[in-house]
Amino acid sequence: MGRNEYLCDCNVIHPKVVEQVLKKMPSSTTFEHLAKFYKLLGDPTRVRILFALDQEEMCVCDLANVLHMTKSSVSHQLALLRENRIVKMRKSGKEVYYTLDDDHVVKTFEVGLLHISHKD
Amino acid sequence: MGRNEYLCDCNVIHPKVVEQVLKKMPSSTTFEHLAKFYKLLGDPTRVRILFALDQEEMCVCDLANVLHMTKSSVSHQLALLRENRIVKMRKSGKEVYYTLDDDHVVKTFEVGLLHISHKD
DNA sequence: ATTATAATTGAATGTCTATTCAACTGTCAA
DNA sequence: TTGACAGTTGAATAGACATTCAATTATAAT
Repeated sequence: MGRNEYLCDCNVIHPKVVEQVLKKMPSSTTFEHLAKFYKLLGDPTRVRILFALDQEEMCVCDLANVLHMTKSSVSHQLALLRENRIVKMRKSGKEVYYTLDDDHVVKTFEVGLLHISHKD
Repeated sequence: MGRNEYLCDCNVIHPKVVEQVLKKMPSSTTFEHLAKFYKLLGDPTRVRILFALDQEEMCVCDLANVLHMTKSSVSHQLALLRENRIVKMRKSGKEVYYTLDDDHVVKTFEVGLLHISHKD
């Protein structure tokens, strides 16, 4: 979409607040990248894949067995994670082995797990 | 969906790896909660809202102006964040003021911003 | 060569979801 | 009480997306 000055249907109530916050806001593309990163973690299957890969390097069949899912389904998700440089692959014979390619995933996990544990 | 033992269409290749990883895997519901948390952060509008609220407490109109969006659209997203205890609200006269209700959001932001800055 | 297995891929499908639109509630001011 | 404004809400729509299915590639073994 991109910004559209005419989309907003109401007036500013606290001009100073709006001005100050606008000054600090990063660019739209920054937020899009950020949201894309979180969205990649925002699926049960992908989170489980990443958690598993954080334990050990694994091939697709083993991953599928751990997750109780089809190879195809797992492979689709791995492709998505690969395209976004969150996992990387290594071929060996018939198998393809995956590992985490992003240090931040583990750190994000820690915070995320902390978050959900603090829920009644 | 829930787990289905018969969904997997391939054999285990490294039994020890699968066994070890399965041992460490948290429950399905844990992963669902985790994914839900990340999914909430996985939208450009919501990330911008949360970033703005991390700067200052804001009412809906001001937020809409900062984001260049309609009140309705912002309100819908705020409701979602409210239901999931990520923001909280305070009424004052005609206005409703929102603030962050989750310490982990800020920490998650730090990691996320670090992640996207490490991209070529 | 042929068969079997590991993995990927594209299309199709059904579900989820962000925004829009219109109607509505609640509060303040005249 | 009437009008204006802040905000919410439900339904509708259009786009995104996770899984399935079928076909395909690539490697290894017989």
